[in-house]
Amino acid sequence: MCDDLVIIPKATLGRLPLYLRVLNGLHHLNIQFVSSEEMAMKLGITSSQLRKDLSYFGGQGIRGTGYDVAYLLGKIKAILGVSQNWQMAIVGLGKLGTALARYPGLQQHGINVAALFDIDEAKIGWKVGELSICHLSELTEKKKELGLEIAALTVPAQAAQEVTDLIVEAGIQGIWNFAPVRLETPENVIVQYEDLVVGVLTLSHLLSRRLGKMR
Amino acid sequence: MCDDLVIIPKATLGRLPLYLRVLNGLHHLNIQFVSSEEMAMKLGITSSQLRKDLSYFGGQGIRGTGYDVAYLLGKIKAILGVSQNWQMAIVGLGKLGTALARYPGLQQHGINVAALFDIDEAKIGWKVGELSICHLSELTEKKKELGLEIAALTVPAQAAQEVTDLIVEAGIQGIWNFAPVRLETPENVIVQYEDLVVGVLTLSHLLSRRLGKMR
DNA sequence: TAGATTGTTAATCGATTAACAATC
DNA sequence: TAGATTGTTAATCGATTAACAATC
Repeated sequence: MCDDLVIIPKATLGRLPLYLRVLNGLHHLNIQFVSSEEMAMKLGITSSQLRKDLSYFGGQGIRGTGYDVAYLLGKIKAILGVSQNWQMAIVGLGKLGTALARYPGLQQHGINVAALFDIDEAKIGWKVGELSICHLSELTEKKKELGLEIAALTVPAQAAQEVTDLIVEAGIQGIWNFAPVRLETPENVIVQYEDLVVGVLTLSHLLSRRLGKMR
Repeated sequence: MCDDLVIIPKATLGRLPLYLRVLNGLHHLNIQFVSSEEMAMKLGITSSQLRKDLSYFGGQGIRGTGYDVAYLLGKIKAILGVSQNWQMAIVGLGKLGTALARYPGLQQHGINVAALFDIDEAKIGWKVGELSICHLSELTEKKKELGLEIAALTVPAQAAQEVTDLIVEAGIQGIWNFAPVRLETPENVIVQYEDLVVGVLTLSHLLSRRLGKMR
């Protein structure tokens, strides 16, 4: 409960999910030890950086041998909160919300899609996988019932702030926001922005450099 | 064709899409000038950072007045390659691929979804919006026909490398990869990784700190 | 002119990397 | 012991910020 409170640089934190993935892969192959060099190669980073990152939370490598895959995996899972189970609501069951509801990566990382909400009367009661879509007005009630702690926000941009207010009111403290707008929230609420356009615009920038402006 | 070749720091580049969004908003409201202070507030950054960022490509602000919204918009669009039109293929028409095909943000930023591919025979010929799903074997042909330059890769992780090889072979140089694996590609191919799990794990980390490990 | 706001400097902060002593 | 690989240091690099002269 304590060593988790060491301050880990943001840049390092951003890489931990990638480390987690590689370690998971190695673990499934029943590999016990991995050197920083090997792992860094798979990740396309330097081994120096990897060792430095791991040093922030006591990677516990063995000189001459490498790191214990299972141990490191557990450590990183703990830091990322993956070892806990989080109950997540999806708010807005358009194409994106539906895709998210079925995304297997979530369950694999301890995120349990536990409830679905929309305001479109036509959608209420429909099933996505095992779950029925509820009306957004039931959010507070379901929050208490299911212990919802994360809400994925997949509504149109115009509705995002209004829906956010309801999510906050229901007492949910983590919002995973897919709407391309900045949300106003109280300090105690954490918003993670997920903006697909940023990725593709970065790509288009790099391409336009590479290919030249005239084509 | 030249001033685009100024070197813009990566960190700055990553913020340009956000600037673009805010400027678009202002432009739609018919606002002509905006100060760095105002804009920075909307973005949740410092005005210093914004001015510094804009200075890399000659923001051309007017002292005492601010920046010309329309001018700045055009400038940033040019840098991001948004002012061109890109033809994009979506490879893998699962839930995520389908959601992407219908995502309005793409068209709005100069990315035109021009072709859909899958290998599942059952899906071939189905329509998503205006477009029919083609078999992946037609990729090279369609690439030439439509001038495809970007491929969004939304296939399962196990298939990702194999499909990537086909994309590269077809001569497509930009890959927007949603599969949670590192892709091996020749140097002339640009891969942009889009990993949803990173976002939600960051959130779960922050939450587990906030809420404490025991609940 | 007076007020406002830019563009830029210089200081600070944070992240990356190479290198190597420590040690399994 | 010899070989391998870590953990950490110190140098370097890049990003952010405050401050203010320049100027509209």
